[in-house]
Amino acid sequence: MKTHPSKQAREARALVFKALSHPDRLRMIEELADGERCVCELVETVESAWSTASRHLSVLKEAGVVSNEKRGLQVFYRLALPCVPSFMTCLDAAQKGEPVEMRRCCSAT
Amino acid sequence: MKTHPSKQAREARALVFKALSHPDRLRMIEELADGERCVCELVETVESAWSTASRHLSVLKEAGVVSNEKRGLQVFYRLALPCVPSFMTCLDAAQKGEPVEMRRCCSAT
DNA sequence: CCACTATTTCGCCATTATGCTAAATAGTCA
DNA sequence: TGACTATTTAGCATAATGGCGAAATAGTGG
Repeated sequence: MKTHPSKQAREARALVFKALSHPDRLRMIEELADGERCVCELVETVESAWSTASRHLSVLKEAGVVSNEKRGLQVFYRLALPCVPSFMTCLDAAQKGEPVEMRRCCSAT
Repeated sequence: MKTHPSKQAREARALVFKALSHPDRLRMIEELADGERCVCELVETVESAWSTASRHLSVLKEAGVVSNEKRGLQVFYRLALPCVPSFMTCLDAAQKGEPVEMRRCCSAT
C-alpha cells in the first residue's frame, strides 16, 4: 500500500467494519444480499426484539452499509455495499484453510 | 445467498469484522499489506502506548487476521487474510460514490 | 379525527472495549 | 548469572455497545 489513507478515511472504514461486527447484523446482510427487504422481514431472521433489530439497522445505515426507503407504512432496506457478501465468502475460504492464492478473491480496482 | 451460513460461521465472521473495527488496527493492517513487520515498527505507525498497540495486535491475531512468529527478541506479524486490503479499497470506492458496477470489486470464489 | 399498523427512539442496566501505567516474560550477550 | 531489549499481561478507570419494554412517530383507512 504505497500511499496511506487519511485518518478520516480510516475512521470511515472502521465504522463500516464495526457495523458488520455483530452476528445479527450479518444475518440481515445475508438476507439483503438477495435483494430489498422490509424491516418486518429482517426482524424475523434474528432472535431479538423489534427495537433491537431496528437499532441494528440504524447502525448499518449510519455506516453506509445499507440504505432505506419508506413506502407506505413499511420501510425497505437494501444493501449499499455489494462487495460485502463476496468478502464474507472470502473470509470463509480463509478460515477453511484454503491456500493463499484461493483467498485472493478480491481484486482492488 | 442461497444457503445461509451457520450461526457459528456468522460469529466467526463477526469476530473478524470486530477486529477490523478500530482505526489503529486498520493502520497496522495497511502496514502489513506491504509485508511482514515487527511490533516495534507497527507501534510507530499509531499514536498509542506499546501495551495498547500490543493488545490491538492480539485482537487481530485472535480473529485470524494476522499471524506472528518470534525470531530472536522480536515478534514479526504478517497479514493472514490478503483480501482485507482490497476490500478496503472497495469500501473507499463506494464511499467516493463510484457507480455500483465499479464497487463489485470482490468476486466470490 | 380516530384507531390501527410499522417502525423508531428513549431510558435503563449489564457487558464489553479501550487506554494507560506498572509489572511480568522471554531472548540475548557479556 | 545479570543487565538489557522487545513484547505481553494485569489491573483499573472510563466509554461504548447490546438488549429490552415502554413510549413516540408516521402513514393508512374509515
